[in-house]
Amino acid sequence: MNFKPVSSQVKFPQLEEEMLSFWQEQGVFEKSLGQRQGNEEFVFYDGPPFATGLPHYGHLLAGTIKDVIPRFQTMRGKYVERVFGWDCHGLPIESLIQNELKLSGVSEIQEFGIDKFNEACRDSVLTYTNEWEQTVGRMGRWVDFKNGYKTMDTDFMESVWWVFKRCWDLGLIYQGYRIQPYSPALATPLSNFETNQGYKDRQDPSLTVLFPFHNEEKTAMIVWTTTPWTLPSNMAVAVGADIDYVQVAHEDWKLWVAAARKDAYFGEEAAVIATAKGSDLAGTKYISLFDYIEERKDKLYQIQLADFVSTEDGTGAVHIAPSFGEDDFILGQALGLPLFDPLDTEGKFTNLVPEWQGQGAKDADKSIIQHLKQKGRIFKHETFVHSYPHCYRTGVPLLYRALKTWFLSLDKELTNEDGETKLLKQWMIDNNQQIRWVPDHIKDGRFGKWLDNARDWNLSRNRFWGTPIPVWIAEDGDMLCVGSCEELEKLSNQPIDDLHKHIVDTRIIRTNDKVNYSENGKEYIRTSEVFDCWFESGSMPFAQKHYPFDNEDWLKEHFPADFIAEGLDQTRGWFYTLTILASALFQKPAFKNVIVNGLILGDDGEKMSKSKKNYPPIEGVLDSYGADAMRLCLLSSPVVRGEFMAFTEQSVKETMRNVLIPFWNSYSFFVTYANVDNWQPKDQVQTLPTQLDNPLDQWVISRLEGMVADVAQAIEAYELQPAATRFVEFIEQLTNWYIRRSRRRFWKSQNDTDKDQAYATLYHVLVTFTKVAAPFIPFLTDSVYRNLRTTSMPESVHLCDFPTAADDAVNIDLDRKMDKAMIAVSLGRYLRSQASMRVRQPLAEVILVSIDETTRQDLDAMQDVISEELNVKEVIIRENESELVHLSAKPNFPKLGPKLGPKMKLAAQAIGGLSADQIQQLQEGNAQTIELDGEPFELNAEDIEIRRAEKDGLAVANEGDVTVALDLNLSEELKQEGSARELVHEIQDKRKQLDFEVSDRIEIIFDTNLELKSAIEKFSDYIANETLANELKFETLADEYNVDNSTLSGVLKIKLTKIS
RNA sequence: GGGCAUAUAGCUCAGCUGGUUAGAGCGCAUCCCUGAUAAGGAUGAGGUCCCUGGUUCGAGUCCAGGUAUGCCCA
Repeated sequence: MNFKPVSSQVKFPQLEEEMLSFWQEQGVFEKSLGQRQGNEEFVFYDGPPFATGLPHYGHLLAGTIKDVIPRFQTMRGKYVERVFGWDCHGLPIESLIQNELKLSGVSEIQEFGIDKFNEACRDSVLTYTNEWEQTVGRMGRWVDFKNGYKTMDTDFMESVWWVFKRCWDLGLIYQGYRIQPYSPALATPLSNFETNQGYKDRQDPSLTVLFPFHNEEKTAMIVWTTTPWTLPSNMAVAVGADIDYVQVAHEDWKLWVAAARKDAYFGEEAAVIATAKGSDLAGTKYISLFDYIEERKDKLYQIQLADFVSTEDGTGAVHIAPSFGEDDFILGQALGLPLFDPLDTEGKFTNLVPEWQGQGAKDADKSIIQHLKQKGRIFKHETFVHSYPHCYRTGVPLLYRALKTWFLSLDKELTNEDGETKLLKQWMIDNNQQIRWVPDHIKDGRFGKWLDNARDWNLSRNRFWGTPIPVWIAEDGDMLCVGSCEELEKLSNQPIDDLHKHIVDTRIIRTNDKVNYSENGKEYIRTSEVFDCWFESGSMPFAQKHYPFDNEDWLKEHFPADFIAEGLDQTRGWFYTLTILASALFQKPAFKNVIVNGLILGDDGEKMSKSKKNYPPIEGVLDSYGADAMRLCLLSSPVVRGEFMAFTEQSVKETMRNVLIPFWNSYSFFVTYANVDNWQPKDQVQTLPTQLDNPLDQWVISRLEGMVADVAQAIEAYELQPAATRFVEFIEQLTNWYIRRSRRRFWKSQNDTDKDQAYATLYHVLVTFTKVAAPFIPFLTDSVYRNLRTTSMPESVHLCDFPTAADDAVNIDLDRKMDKAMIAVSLGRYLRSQASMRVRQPLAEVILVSIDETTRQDLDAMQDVISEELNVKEVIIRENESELVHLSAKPNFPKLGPKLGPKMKLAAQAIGGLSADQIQQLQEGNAQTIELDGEPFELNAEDIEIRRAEKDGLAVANEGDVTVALDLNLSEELKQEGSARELVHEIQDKRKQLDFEVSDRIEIIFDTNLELKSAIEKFSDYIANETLANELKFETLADEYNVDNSTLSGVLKIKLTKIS
């Protein structure tokens, strides 16, 4: 026995568990790394997931992609380090802890104690890591968890500080304002995520206000607002340059409004006195509502142009308060308007607006409206209901206001080591061009466009659990940026081993600047914000190795990465932040190749949702079908090139049935017979057979090598779907043609050269397939490989080299011949089924007709295959097809189209009308002339395509240039042979029922009529040979041995006895 | 509202630089096979290639406009 016997029944999940133990015990992953140590490296960066929840399908998908490419590159001889990373900081974990501790917002956290809060985050952020390791491991992903990084490690955070300080030194960091949603109740800005949670309908004032012009009596612009509390901060009114405005008489006023909005405000009948474009009105000064603002008075209270003005609602003129709206802010910046924010941290008016001092902004609305009414400045006062964000904790309406934050500027010039200077943004855009994106449209599409419109990065968050921004600020505004623990220790005179906010904030830096501060020097206090945690992820290439504090040389060889993979949603996340920081620090892209996977949806094409139960649980799928099936299912889907995928359990099952089971069946077939024949590979290392005489063997090897080449090429191009689906095609060819056609060669009793070559071929095919498919389905392939390998081969398929396609084994000629044979066989089978002629009944002859000489030669070469498959005694090949089929012609459009152009239609008609004789003439190389629009045109054979239709009343079938006719006449001898075959079938069936081994010898006793008896006697050798019978006897048998087979006439009883 | 993508058989997907009978697998129906059996083979039914226009001798494929869905941004 050479190979461990395998059952055709296989439990993949169980097999996978066994492989997991084997890998674990033998340290196969470590060995796969170890044996490539010192080789050229393939650099992979792992994007860190949040561990605040359990892994879902999206993670499994990304994880699988992150496994396949490194496995492939390892088999290609590269050293591929893969370490896992954990994203520990950020709002998801803070929200979780806030919920647990029932803390509402910033002030309650501060009361509770930032130290206790942060420690609570630290304690629970790694809650699910064990589950993650378990699931990632179960999926067969090889990744180093032990040496992984966490973004909350002091080493990691120190590197983040270093990255920031580099940016600082490059002059990229500045403080500025950005409009942010702000909760007055919590006295803090909210994140987008929090803001989106709090949308609900509310009733707000809908106020239309008069802005009277200075230069014209009783003339005013009307302006609509829903936030009266921002009116004290009004600085301008914006109109659209190309929008049409009209003036309408109203009471004793002449009022300007957008033409499109006139009817809504004044009715259709109101007369238009004057018209103007927005651009005509620009610069007009108006009388302000209030007089609180002292700065830049020269710039205030004018009509300005802005492109965001619309006429969909309101008046077509927009009230501008730069402190309280995104558009307002940007316009204000552009015009050089000041900021005027008269609200305190709780959103109450300060003494800048004495009338409403102490009142909350929204609370003051009514009183402000009242005040303006008295001044005669209200045109219309209504209320309306709209969806508006509220504080997700306290339910109070949010305010949008300009708040000071830290920015990273994209607008600074940077010079690379070659002396090239560009703006940072330009570096990012150019570096993006060096990246291979899969799918490629992301480069210039989604990501490219995002870069084109990128704005300065708002780095800071007013939160607690994150890396603190390492800037210390003195009372006079002087700033110090700290780039390392050591630096902070020196400056603060205190040791430090944890860089979290609650520790770092206690470090106060004192300098002895006697010039400015004669007594005690200056005191620097850390700015309160922490980093947007994307800054940490983006720093990962450096921070994962504590660069530059450790591993200073490491980076030279490991930046940029050769490969990363993440989901489509990371375009604005990791892909972006990696690109910014790599461009800022090194003016290079952070990665050279990236696979972007799409979103996995539920079976109904909707988002996966626990409540809808539109997806199967992960463990369930793994337990029923296994990780290989899941991996291959995901990899075969367009989801690996950024498209979405509706995930169904059915699709996993299908993958298993299309690839895994047929492959396993081939393997178990091989092992069964190889053990019967005691076959073993001739060569301990080289599996490719040197001499193959049977065209089937040559053919399957040709197809194998073709597949190897295709798969390798696809993976190298990072196109995993074509690679994964390529297996299906090959497995189909292997099982449904090669093995089916070769089965007899394995089970025949003579041990001849042909049999040996069949074994050698199938052995090579199986071993090679395990290697090619190993990165995709690592479990099954290793299990098969380990049974098939010789002791001189590596102990695991994952320690093997990826096969190099033996190009000279690809035999296009043979591929074509076999294709022709397959067509002939398929047509012959069709004819048999039309005539209800079962395949076991031998026929005298099949006639194959083709006018094409090459095709005839091809068919001739494949005679044996065809006659066996169709069960015919003789294959006759003929040239003259006209007696079997009608010939007609149609134009070869690709050929004629460019030549004829508009005359194509006429030509099509003329060619359609060619006679069979003319077509025949063309075939024989005689050009035919047709008339097009009165002009002659010479047609050649290649200008037409021939169509064939079977003539009625004949057992004839046609496809392309192959026509097949079957002789359905049965001689007595053929009938007898048919009966013999039928008997063999019955005996084989019985053998199986009796549970005989495939190699057991038997004795057969028949009890039957004369007719069958003579058939049995005539074909006794054949029957004995096929069924491994030593003896055929005729005796009277009891009824229990009755055989019921309608195709065999007469009484028949058969008894089988095993000969021991 | 903007950007990007997707839309082909009941389902999952192919379809190369435009070439005239649009393919595969699964499912379904009928039949066959049973020494690969959670298999296998044959045949069949099943299509407005999302819609509308355009370019072209010719459009599933190119262009414009729209619809639906998803993601990102506002």
